[in-house]
Amino acid sequence: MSNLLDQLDPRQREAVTTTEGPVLVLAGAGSGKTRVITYRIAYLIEQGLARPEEILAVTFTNKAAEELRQRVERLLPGGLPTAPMTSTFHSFCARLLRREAPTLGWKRDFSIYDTDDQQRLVRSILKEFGEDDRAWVARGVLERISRSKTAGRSPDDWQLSANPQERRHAPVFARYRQALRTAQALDFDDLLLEAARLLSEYPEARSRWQRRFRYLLVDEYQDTNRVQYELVRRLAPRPADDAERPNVCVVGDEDQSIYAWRGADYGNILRFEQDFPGARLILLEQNYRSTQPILDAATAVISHNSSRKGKVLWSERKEGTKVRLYEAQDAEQEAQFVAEKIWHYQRHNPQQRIAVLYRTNAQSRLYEEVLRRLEVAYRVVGGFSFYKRLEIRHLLAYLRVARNTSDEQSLLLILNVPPRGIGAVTAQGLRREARERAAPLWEALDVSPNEKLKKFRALIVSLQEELGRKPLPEVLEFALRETGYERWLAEQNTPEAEGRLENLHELIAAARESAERGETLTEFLDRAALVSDSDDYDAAAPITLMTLHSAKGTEFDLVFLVGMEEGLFPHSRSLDSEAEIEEERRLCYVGLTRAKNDLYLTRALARRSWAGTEAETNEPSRFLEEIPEELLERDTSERTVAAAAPGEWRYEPVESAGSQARRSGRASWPRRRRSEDDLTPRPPRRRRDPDYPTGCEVRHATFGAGTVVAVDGAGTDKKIVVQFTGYGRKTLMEKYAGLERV
DNA sequence: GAACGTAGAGTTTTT
DNA sequence: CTCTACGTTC
Repeated sequence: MSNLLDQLDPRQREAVTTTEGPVLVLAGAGSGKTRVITYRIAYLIEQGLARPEEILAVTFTNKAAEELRQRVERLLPGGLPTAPMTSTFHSFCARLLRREAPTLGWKRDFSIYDTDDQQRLVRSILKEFGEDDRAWVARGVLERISRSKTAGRSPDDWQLSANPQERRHAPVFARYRQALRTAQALDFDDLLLEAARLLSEYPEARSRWQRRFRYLLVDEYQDTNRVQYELVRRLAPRPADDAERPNVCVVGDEDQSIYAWRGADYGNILRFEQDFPGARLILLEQNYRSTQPILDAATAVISHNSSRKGKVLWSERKEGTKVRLYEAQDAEQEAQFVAEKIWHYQRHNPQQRIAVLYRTNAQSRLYEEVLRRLEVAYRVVGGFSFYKRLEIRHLLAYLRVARNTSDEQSLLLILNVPPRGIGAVTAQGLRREARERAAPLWEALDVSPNEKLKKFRALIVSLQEELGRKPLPEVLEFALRETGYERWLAEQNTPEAEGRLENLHELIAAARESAERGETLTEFLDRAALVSDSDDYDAAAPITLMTLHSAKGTEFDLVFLVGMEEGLFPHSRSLDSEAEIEEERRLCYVGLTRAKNDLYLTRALARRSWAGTEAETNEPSRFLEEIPEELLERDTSERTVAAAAPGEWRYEPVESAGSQARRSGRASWPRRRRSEDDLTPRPPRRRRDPDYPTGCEVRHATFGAGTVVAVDGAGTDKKIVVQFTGYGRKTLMEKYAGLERV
């Protein structure tokens, strides 16, 4: 071990060996943060300061947690006698609550509701209250609920709120909380909140958990929210001889804080030294990942942000190619360019790991199409995860109901899947019955004279019995068979149904692995509920497609950062405030600093939002303009593209970067001169908004002439209500309607 | 009640 | 374009 310490630079070594008291490690991108965390844990064990299970390390994803454990194990000559507790905040809280639930008044078998469950629930509540129950309304309500919960605000606060939306939806919020209680279900926020409540309201539980750990480590501390901060405070292990200086080490980088939108507060990291007096501050500023040109570009961009502690990263890798820029006519050409580059790079050096990073998941499709055409194998991270597939949710819902019969969302999800003659009318009747008896749905099932409902209940009971006597994979097979799901899919005889069946068998295989690791049903279901999109990142995959958010914590030899356009990145929904733009900028910084050797930035002049509508002339992302010209080099391959006949052009790689530089000169778009301190957000360019005052006459391509009745919203979301002659009243999105004033 | 059709509406990031 | 909601038919 001591010779392993030699592999660390002085700062890193300090971060590893400063074991006692609070430590704040501000770790710049690529500065060996993961290394510090793994070595620190190994060091604590090796020095006999703690047994592995006395160390709690909180990471951002389950994958990172698992990897951390493995890396520590590899560092120690004899391996690990026991496992350190490495997990995400959410998984840790779930585990804690499985033990402590009764203390807090929950069943030990509580369900965990993910975003999808929450959304279904909120929509049904909105419907019940006769409110607009469209998906995006529900999403908005949930966002506010989540923020309110972490901020400690209640439905009563909503009632008195200045925000009319909150006042209107206060009963929805109240009903939502009540519904979770009856269902014995906790959402993601509740996992954190209830764990925090346990640690604050039950001193004996707190000291039990505090004594359990001797050292606490938190990675990505800049992305913790208020409740997670509370948890850190409450869990921080306090040594008997120095209770004022708990052994808590947090690691993070304020420049990589990208989750403020979901309640994270990077003020947590900026305030750490006040929150934990006597904290040791360690700065890791040497970057071991990227070449200096890449680092310079990233530094140039991030320096436009105001609220930072201001680390200055440097690299010993002075040599390196400039950051390349490619401007395509449209999004298809952009994707084609990237795909062909990848093809060439990969042929030249198959060992290279390459990433395509984008702002929104929807962007992945084009890249997938082109890469598939070129027969390049790639991996997409996130997007639509395995556990979000409907068939998977269905089968898991059977298990969830069997384990927790109060779980009404899961029960309603499978009540008539596969179809067993329990339609909307019957389901509605069941719910009314339950409400009138003030009984849970499960009990209403029992007393119902409806044979179909009774049969359904018996099916669940038989599942419960199976769970009592058979291993998990066999129970899943039983469920798949006895519910009729398997037959139902088989009878459909379509490729889709076949795929679904395959997925279900994959789930059973996962259950088998889980069982082999000795996990219980609950552990299996919890993991299914808490997997994150980033969890399917595979560091060994040669080519990866993912969002910038998922890319945090990764690195690649070659990175393509695509869609560098105003309105897409920074995203149009993030232009309202300087704070949002700064977060987009940090996201850009994260993207740039993923690259080790080569970095391409691309943008498209035209991009369709969805088929059929005309494309816009996109302005380059402001982040491109923030990179000094001398660091950029324009890729000229599009000349080849432009010269070839449309539809049959081929991209010819340019041999040397030097020749490119000579030919390309400076970037081509007109650079608007802006002074350094001019931070006013520039809106993305848009067609000039014509005004549609109520009463004015308009013309629509399909509906013909009409009169404007009302206008709702503003900007890109502006909706216009028009009374058409012959077609009645229609609500149209202004940006797509193509209305004409007459 | 279920299967199938058509019309209408709408894309940020995710533990 | 693609997903959902709702109407029509059996």
